[in-house]
Amino acid sequence: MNSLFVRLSSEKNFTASERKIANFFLEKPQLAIDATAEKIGKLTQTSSSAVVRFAKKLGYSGFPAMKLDIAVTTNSDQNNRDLTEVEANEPITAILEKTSARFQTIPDVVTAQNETAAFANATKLIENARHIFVYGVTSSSLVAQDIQQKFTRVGLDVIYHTDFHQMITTMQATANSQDLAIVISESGHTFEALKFKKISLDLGLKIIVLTNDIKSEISRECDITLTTTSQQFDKVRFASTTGLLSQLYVVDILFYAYISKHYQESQQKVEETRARINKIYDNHA
Amino acid sequence: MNSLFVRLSSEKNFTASERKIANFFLEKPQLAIDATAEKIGKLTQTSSSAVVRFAKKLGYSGFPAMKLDIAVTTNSDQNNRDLTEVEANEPITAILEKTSARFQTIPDVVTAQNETAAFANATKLIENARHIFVYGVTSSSLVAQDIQQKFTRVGLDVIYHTDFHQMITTMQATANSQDLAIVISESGHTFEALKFKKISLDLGLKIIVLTNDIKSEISRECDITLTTTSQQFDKVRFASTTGLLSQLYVVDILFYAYISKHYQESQQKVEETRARINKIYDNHA
DNA sequence: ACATTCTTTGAAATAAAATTTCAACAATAT
DNA sequence: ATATTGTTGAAATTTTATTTCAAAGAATGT
Repeated sequence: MNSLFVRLSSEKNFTASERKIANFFLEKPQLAIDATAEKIGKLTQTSSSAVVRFAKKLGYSGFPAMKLDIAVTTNSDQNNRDLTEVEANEPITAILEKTSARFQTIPDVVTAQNETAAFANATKLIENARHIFVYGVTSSSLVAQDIQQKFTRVGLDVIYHTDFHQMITTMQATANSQDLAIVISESGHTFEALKFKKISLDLGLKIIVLTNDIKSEISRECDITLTTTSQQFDKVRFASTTGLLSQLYVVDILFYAYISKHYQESQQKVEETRARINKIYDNHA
Repeated sequence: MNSLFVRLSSEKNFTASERKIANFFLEKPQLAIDATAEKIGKLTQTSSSAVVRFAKKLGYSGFPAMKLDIAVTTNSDQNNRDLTEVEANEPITAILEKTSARFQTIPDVVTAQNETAAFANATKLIENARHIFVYGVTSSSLVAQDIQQKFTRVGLDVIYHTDFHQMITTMQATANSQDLAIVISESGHTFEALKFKKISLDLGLKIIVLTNDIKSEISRECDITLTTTSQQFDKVRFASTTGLLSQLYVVDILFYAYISKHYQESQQKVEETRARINKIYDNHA
């Protein structure tokens, strides 16, 4: 709490009307912010003069200055946002606000749920891997593809196939203990994800798991588990969109962490591939 | 919500005097906080009227309300975050902070760059479409898949093929003017995206475009353009991750907007498909 | 090219809010 | 009891915000 509110509640040298006004600010700061001095005078059974005098007594240049300070103090907590799920027939503005609030919570939740070291360790596994096999279904398939796209672009050897049989076949034929598997499963009990993990274990690969539930079967016997959406969001009635986004957020972290440690090479690779793409299409645009 | 400053810097529909005032707020927010409308009018070579009009245009009840918001935003830590790109050899804590900061800016940027009505109109096109054809390559392909997964799950008829030839073939054979095309292209000049749009135009489909650059060729002759990452982020040396995430954010908005208008049916469809999936795998887990 | 309509703009007028003044009243000291 | 000092809100004043409006400029149609 900021010094203003401390003063308001503990100051003893207030007159009767000053006390009334102080209490009003303490109890209804939100209301005070968009009220005029006169309105506050009425609401506190005092007067606009009393309100202005009070602001000056506290050392402000005037009443508006005090209001500004109250606004800053009470609103500095961004946490008063509406994190409820979208309901039926909401106006588009409400949709925007709710979706934004949910989206912006993701990094905080992810950071809160994982040890910082887990990201550093995962990055080590990535940079030491000969090949990286990555797999997930439905929305987790998008995450797998994102991993493939990003890390391939900076020169790593990332293998992903939509077709599960092909994925398994490729692994069985080419993977060994120098390789890394990244399993993505929101629920933690997707059939294919569990099988993929089992094969990775059998073949002796290092394993990173991305899942919502750290206690789920998928995390067992794995090297690193990175958890994504928090439990509180699991009850959503619809396709959880925070799940996908928080997984992609984790991928971003790993990607930037890798890039930061391999800056020059990564940048060069990206430029080379970009140039190649541009060249191919130059005659057809 | 620190969207104010993002809006001030990225909004393109400002008139000359509005731009002057916006710049003043961006450059000297601290000074603006204890200046009157008239003083700001003088300092920006405009007038008090212009300042008040500007505040109202941004949606505030008046100039004092805007000043209040500026004070709150300026003094919150949310605004003092480091939005620079990740550099070589940064500690993992810095990576986390930068990635988080970047991620949390996305909704503000997207909101600032698009009219609210555009989302509402796009939603209308989606709900009125017989079929929805969606296409994008590389990271935009992930967005296309996300659209397909989400909207298919609530019962809409969404067509996407990775293989461009197959995509085109399917469209040519089955699409007509009752259908909708959603084109995703960060750059706005991807070869396949442009061709996809051309075919959609030829066949008389409605068209929604998701792109970074509203002025790019891809937006021309389309019904709705939704812009994603702002220009200021385009200079990243590596695979832009904000591009993908902000596109997915836009998809989220459209999805929730659709769901909100079709609440019962959507919920039912989601439950039905979830039950079906569970049933299939029950014996194999 | 020209007329017409729509926008943008700041000066001036008006409204609203903040601040000061001041007389009434209350508490305290003498 | 009575001067002294402090507190108070109504009313007057000042400051600030807001609206109105006419002029200038841009965009659009003919």
